[in-house]
Amino acid sequence: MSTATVSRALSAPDRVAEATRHAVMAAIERTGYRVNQTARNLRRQRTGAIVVLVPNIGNPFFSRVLAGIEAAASREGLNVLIADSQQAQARDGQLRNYLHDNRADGIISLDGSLSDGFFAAANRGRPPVVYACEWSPGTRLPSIRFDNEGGAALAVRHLVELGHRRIGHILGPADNVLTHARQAGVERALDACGLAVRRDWFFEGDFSLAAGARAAQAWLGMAERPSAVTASSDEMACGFMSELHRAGVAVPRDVSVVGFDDIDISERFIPGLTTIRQPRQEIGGRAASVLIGLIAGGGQSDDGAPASEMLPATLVVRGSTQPAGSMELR
Amino acid sequence: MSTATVSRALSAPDRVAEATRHAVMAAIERTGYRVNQTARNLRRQRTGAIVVLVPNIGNPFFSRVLAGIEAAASREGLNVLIADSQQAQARDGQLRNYLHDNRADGIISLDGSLSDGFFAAANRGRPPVVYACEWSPGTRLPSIRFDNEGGAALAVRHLVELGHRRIGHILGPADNVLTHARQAGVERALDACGLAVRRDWFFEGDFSLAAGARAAQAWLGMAERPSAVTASSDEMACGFMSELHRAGVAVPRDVSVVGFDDIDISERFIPGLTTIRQPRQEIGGRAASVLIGLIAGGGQSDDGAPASEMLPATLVVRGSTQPAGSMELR
DNA sequence: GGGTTTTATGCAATCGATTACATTTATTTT
DNA sequence: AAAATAAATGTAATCGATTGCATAAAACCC
Repeated sequence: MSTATVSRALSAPDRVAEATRHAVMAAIERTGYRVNQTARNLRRQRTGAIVVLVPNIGNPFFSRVLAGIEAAASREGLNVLIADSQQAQARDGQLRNYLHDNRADGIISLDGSLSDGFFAAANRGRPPVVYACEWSPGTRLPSIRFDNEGGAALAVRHLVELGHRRIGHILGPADNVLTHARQAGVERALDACGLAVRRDWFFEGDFSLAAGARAAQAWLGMAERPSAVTASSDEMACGFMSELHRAGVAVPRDVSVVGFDDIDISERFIPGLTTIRQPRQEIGGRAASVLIGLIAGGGQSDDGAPASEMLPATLVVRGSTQPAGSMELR
Repeated sequence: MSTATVSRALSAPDRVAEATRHAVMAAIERTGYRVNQTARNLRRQRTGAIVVLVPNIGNPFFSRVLAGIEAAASREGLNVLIADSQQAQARDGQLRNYLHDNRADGIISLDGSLSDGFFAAANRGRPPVVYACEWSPGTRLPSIRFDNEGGAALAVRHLVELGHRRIGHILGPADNVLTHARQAGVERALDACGLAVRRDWFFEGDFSLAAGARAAQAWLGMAERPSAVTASSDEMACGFMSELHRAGVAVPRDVSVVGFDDIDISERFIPGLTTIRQPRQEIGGRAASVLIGLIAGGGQSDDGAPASEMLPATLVVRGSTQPAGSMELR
């Protein structure tokens, strides 16, 4: 029996006689044969893998997104390769190694600081690239986004409805696209509610617990304090509340706090954190699905338009927000 | 110029004349040539990748371990493939696909429920396997472990030194090797301190926040309550404290709590969580290093003994523990 | 039963690199 | 300068599967 027949018995069972097929299967069973993926991939001109560029693998925010990607990819028999985009970029051009189409059949970038142009330089559309969570401003590549602006606006409106009129915001890292979107949402909502945008109530941050704690210190040092604060991430919101607690300031009695993301701990923080829920696993899953479509479709998005999606924001109300004190209500 | 010369210019620069080498490099620069990894791997009989079997990718505990693995692996030019061992196992034999040596040059299992025998059946020592964090009881494969028993004992001794004599423990999942090690550590330390091991003070759990909350409910319902509780994970400790807070019970005033892991939030929880620090990134890094050694060494551990390691436990004291009340001190 | 169509199998090229061996070219030695 | 040695390059086989084309075998038709 020739190797060709074996190959067909495996990848096109109906192009082979039933008896032969059974013989092949029996032999495979007996010898423990497994197809050599490397050889198959070489011949088929694909790699059977997608690479996920993660700004920082250690950041637990991404693990849920990754789980969604992995689930969708493995359903299609695709391997998931992870690469730390910040680290790889630091080590001279190591990141470029991942972008070429002999490494992966597709790329999901969770890192918005990697631009369109960066990918284009390395790959001219092959392999296809999809952004998830983050994206590069003005990109023409498909992206799966969360409604960051709408989410931030929801947070502000919730506080306004509780009677708050002095509302602050803890920003994410300055160069991050999510930071800008969420800040824009906050400003738009403040504006829509007829409240002034007070620059001194925008605290610098970087999504981390420590940044939230620093914002708390800034808040404590203020003569005129916001009565409510929205944070651009749950981690910062928790860091903020934690540091305030150490200073004897109680949330929500003395200040209301809204987070962003709805990470696992938020429900169980003390107090429970009111926040904007981001379906991280779903974002990952959708990104993988879109990418798989692009891979199958030869990289052309069938209708010309990139298959981008925006997932809606929802507010989860917990214990960290309460109606503004009488001073606010005037 | 032949392809052989090009190949040598790249992988053995000193076997080629300097002029030719420069010509090759120039041509590469000009044409944007990249070696086809698939072809190289086929010829070299390797894959250039290691696979990490993660029980649950969405669990943020593992993301740090993964970061350590990725850093060490990418330093060696190895790709990191992630696979969800629970999911892959659920979908019939899909997990076996990852174990063969035409998929990966090595395997790191973070899943102790995958046994020696399971790996042996699929691979007869090729590719090499290393356990990290978890391991299979009685395994002869190398493993990078944390001193779970010692850590749990540290936690208990800390409480005893504070004067606690009624000490409970929230268990991890029943079939988990870490659960057993930590439980053994608790029992050993109680014993060494002359305290009785009270089975009714061992709460069932599964490492999750929700399990901690359930343990809190159980604690609340007890006639005779432990004055201090050690949890087999920080998540459970946080869930425990959170649920107690909702019931109006204060930590550490009414009960002291010690966690296990030192995840990011522990420092900033309210109160800060006293816990056993586990250097997750380092565990991952060491596991990758050991695995890389095995890959290079042809799978033979040079001295016969598997290159296992155990990392020492350290106690981090924060606000969730305080001296026992006078009732305890008698 | 002979011719025609359909189905099943084999042959051999191919994917893109690596490498043992052969050959050519350069360098050293006497 | 010829011989001996060393260095550089080329030739061609190889890794293990896939697949276009050719051929053989079976099924069908009148």
